[in-house]
Amino acid sequence: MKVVFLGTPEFALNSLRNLVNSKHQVIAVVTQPDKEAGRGKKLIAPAVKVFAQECGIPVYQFKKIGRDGVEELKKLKPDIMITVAYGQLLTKAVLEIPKFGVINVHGSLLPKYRGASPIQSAIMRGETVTGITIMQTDIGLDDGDILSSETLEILPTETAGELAIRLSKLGADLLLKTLDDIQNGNVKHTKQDNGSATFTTKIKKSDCIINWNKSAKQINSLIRGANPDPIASTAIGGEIIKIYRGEVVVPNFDVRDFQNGEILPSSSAKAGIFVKCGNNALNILSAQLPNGKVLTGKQIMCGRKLKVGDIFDQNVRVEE
RNA sequence: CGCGGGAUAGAGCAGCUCGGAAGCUCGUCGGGCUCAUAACCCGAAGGUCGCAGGUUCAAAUCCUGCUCCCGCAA
Repeated sequence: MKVVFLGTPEFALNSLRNLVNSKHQVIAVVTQPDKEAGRGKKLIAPAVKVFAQECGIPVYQFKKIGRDGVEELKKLKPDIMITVAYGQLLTKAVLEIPKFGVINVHGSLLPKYRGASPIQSAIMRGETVTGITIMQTDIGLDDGDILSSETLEILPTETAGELAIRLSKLGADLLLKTLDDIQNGNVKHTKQDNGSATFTTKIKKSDCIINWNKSAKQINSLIRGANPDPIASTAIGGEIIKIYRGEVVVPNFDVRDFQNGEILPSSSAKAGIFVKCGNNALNILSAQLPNGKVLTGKQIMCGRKLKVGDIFDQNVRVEE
């Protein structure tokens, strides 16, 4: 089939790569415009664009696809269009271009976790299972018919970034199978149960501020879901500290005299940083002080910027 | 020219404002204590203080240039 692929970040790469190596023909790639990034404010191209150019596939970067892209896409006469983390909503005019319509690879088991951050949100809410759903894109938000799906277990210490890599591979494989089914007319459309749908929005920094009154397990879920972006944060004396990785520990001494968010006396350069939470304690395995690199908890205790008895702020403000 | 921080022993930091013998925690090595230990005690090794100039009797510290690293913002 003649495929137009729409996708932007790393997550979409496996799917595109699978398509390029398949019997299907990727006639064009659509991705988000380059954006300013990095220290010098240089223009950075999306991962998908870089790969497409290496493969010699034409790349389109519409500012608004429904406004700028319709005529161009029509000329390509695609049989199907595939979106994987593209980043723009499609309009009816776009959806009607290909013969087989548009299908989307989504990083959750729909109808749960519709929207922008299915992977991060699933981890943050403590889920132990998620998956990939391939659906027929419709005008609504991730509410089209399910064409196929596959489940994947979330590992106990897994971060959103790590899970995304595994889901990306799973999605890429499922995509090819589903594409074959579509071509052979074997695909079955299943309506989503809108009643049990849940929604996610883009994760903001302010969603990732640690509330030390919560249980260590809940806090660690937040940390895992927020890694690698935007990273969970707390603060001390108004200085933001980013927590990359943690681990739930059960203190072996009476912890009632300490406040939530306090660095416990068992912390040391040899042992690490233990912080009292609403329930149990969190061992900070990896964190980043202002202007600093990401360090292990032990390294931070060596430098003595954090000390036993320090208490993390409960009210933290971050700029969005 | 978006804003800012930094480069000191293998790691993480202090010292720089107010020039005048290189320090802390961890690690490493040796010894001790212990049934034992990631615990504790004693000792040792390990640094052209990023590079190049300048000022000075004297520079990690002041001045100039360079290189590299990082944070924020997007």
